[in-house]
Amino acid sequence: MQRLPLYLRCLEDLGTGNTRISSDQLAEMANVTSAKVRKDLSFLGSYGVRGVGYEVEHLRFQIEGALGLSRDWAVVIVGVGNLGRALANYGGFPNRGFKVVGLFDDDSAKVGKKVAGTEILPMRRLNGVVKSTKADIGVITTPTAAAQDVADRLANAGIKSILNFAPQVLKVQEGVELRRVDLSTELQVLSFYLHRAGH
Amino acid sequence: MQRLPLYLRCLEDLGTGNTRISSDQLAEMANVTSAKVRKDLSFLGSYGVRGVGYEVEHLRFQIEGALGLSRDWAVVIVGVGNLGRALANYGGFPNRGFKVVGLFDDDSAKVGKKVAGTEILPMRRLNGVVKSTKADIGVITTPTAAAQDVADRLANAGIKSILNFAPQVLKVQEGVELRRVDLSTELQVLSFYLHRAGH
DNA sequence: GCCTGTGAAGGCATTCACAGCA
DNA sequence: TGCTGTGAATGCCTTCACAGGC
Repeated sequence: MQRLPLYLRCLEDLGTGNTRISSDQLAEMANVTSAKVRKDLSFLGSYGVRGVGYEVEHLRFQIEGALGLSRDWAVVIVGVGNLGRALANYGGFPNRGFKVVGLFDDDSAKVGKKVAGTEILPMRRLNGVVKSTKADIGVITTPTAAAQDVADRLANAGIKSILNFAPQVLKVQEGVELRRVDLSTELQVLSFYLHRAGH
Repeated sequence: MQRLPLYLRCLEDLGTGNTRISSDQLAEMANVTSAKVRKDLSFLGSYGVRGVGYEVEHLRFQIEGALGLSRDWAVVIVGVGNLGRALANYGGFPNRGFKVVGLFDDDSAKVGKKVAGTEILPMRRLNGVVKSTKADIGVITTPTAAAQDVADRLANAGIKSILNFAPQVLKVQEGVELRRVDLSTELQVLSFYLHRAGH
């Protein structure tokens, strides 16, 4: 399942040139094996045609459906530092079904300013905005020390999915989906391979 | 192995209070099972004491050794947008063995400016800086369109590890380790779970 | 008694290989 | 002939359970 977004990106990169694609071609683009592609796609149902391949548009539609991208998701971002700004400005979100409906930061120098057309609000407005916009996903881009408190507040406001960029392992109540992106971790994994390769 | 950085972070968060830790405690902190912790740590050698637990400092030292963090790694960042700035300013790097030795961007409005004490250089300087600093890791935070070209240039300059934040699947020659962090992918995975949970 | 280290069992993901259909 | 769909085989990771030391 983790690979469906990858396939989706490859299909998007394909442009309007090709109307069909084989598992071999898609595997080559995604840097995986063709057997993997076929197994993965067969979970969505049998949309390929033997001897021919997959219809690009139809496949995109099916993957988007499986990922729940056929509707829009409302996203709030907490912490408007460089990383928060990068996410708010990220062009990839709007046309992939993610809409930033709230930006929050308790730095009074930031409150009231706009980023990517959205006004930065103080944290006390979080609960209200989450409820009125029915926000689905919360993104944490605060400093480490604030992250757990923010996670609690998001959960209390009714958010069911949290993406955490702060370098801190968070606890959330059951029923709240939590993902973590840790920049240090990524570099440490690279370090491991470099080390192992003898560099 | 992917979990070693996680354990390391937990140990760091522990502060100076505890000198020993059990697999149960560490599992609780890291949100994994204690059997996993023990299996993972036993790969490093048998550093635990039955009936007691693991010595925190010693364990940190061993994990750092396994991850290759006992030396410093030199990092260059290409693309100084919000994300590039966020990484350059990221406080977690210096004290974890990662040193930013170069910032590159071809935007003439940025070249010559400093971020976190490092001057932004034009792309034509990349090759020279990578070689003179013996840089190990390249981070790509450019727009999508430039990413593949940057990856090629990094590889040609001798970089053996690339961390790619651009939403683009890259091709690199064999022997170059490539990791990818895709913000859209992360949100799409959350979308999948929300969708599946019936939201 | 407590907690690690680790065989054994179980489950999940990947790969193989080929039947089946256009 | 070409490429998908899929059982079967393989390998890997996780979990269980407990023997072994402190």
